[in-house]
Amino acid sequence: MMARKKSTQLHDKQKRILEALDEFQDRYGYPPSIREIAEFAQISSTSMVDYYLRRLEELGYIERDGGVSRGIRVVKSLSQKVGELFHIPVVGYIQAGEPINIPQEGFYPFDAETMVEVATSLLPSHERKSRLYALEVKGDSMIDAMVNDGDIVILQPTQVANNGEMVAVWLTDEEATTLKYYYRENGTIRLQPANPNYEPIRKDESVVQVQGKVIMVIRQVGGTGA
Amino acid sequence: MMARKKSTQLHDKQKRILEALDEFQDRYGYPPSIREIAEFAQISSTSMVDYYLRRLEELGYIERDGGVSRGIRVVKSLSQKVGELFHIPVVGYIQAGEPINIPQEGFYPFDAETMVEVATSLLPSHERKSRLYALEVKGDSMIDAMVNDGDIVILQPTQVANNGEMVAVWLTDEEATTLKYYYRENGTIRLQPANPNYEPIRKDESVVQVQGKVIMVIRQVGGTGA
DNA sequence: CTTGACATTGAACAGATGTTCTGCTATTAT
DNA sequence: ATAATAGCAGAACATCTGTTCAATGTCAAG
Repeated sequence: MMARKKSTQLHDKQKRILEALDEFQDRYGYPPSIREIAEFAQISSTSMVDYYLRRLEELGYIERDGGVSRGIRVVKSLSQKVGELFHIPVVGYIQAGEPINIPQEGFYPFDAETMVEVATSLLPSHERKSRLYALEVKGDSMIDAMVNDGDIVILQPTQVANNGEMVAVWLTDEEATTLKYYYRENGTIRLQPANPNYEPIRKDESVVQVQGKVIMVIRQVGGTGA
Repeated sequence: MMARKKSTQLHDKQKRILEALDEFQDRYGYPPSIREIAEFAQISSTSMVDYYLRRLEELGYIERDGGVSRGIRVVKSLSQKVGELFHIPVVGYIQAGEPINIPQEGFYPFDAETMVEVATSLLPSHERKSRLYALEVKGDSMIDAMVNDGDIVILQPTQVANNGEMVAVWLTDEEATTLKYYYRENGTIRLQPANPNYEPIRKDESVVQVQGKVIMVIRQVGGTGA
């Protein structure tokens, strides 16, 4: 029993209203009034705006506080507002001669100074980000992984790695931590440096302990170097 | 000829109003009305709120749009909001054999896909961030700068560099782009690779064109490598 | 004490604003 | 064709809301 297609001008006007809400809020710092929406979205009567606002509220795009001027919140923004930040604790250092030391799994000091803020848009969306942690690289030992002194490495804790993933491993025979690409090849593990000028090393799987998967490397260039 | 200390209840009320503005905006998604501020900040008359709002506007804490309901913007927030993001356009690629090509200075396509989001806390605060741009590294040619294929390099455009800064330079004699630490040494330029296993190169300053200063390098490790 | 600037109150007014109602038009199912 | 429903316009109304004003209180300096 529907009359007109629900997607001719309707969708268009809804979209225009949502854009108006976004843009007005952005420009003035507060939501528009009904009449201002009408002007922005080129809708000629206030009742029409109200009409579509009700619809948008039903669809879950916005929330309204009845009777309150400019009482509109955009819940589901049209322009997917890129801008989520994620705080990752820098829990320590990573260097060749020492195993990775993750203090107090899941409970870190919440200082701003020991946090790295990373935009969620740069993180793999499918991962559960809650347990990520970061390490600061100390020394030149990770140089064959193209990772330098002072770089920040963001890791996802895991004991198992898939082929082709960059992992932080602890080699029990050498008592050393290193960053390498991981390849399991019939019984042995091939650890491939990121820098193609370096040769891969092969280890028996019994001496390779995967500490975590490298998600990202951040290098802040201060101005001192070499 | 001043009467009362300007910092007894005044400061307190101003602070309460600013807090009310912040909290209300946070809770409802739009600024409070005068009367709602009065309630939040425990001020008993609307004229008092207006009185202090004028003062706060003079002091540059807020901006008001006269005659507009809820027409208040908080400019200088009391609680410094940690979590600012900065959008940097990825304007192209950087590779050995081609000069850096910055299209349309200051006017980039505003696609979300060609943007890198970086937390302002990771950027040097003193820089004017407005003109930063990012390039994606193509090929292995930057490997002696510890920069790999696929890495994102964030640059600040400049023609002059200081000693010790990592810069992107165009070498006119070789027709090549490269990333190196920059040192001016009595007439010649020493370009020092970030990787200490590589040797520095020396060039006459006439063939070295500084394209930009490297601010940050971001490597997103997808899972494929080597 | 007097003065003057700041602080405060309460009320009133004008305009902004959300809401509703009536009526009209266009489109589509039957 | 005809009815039903969605889309639309304009006006009217009640209330929300910013603004102003007159009166009073408070406090410190002269």
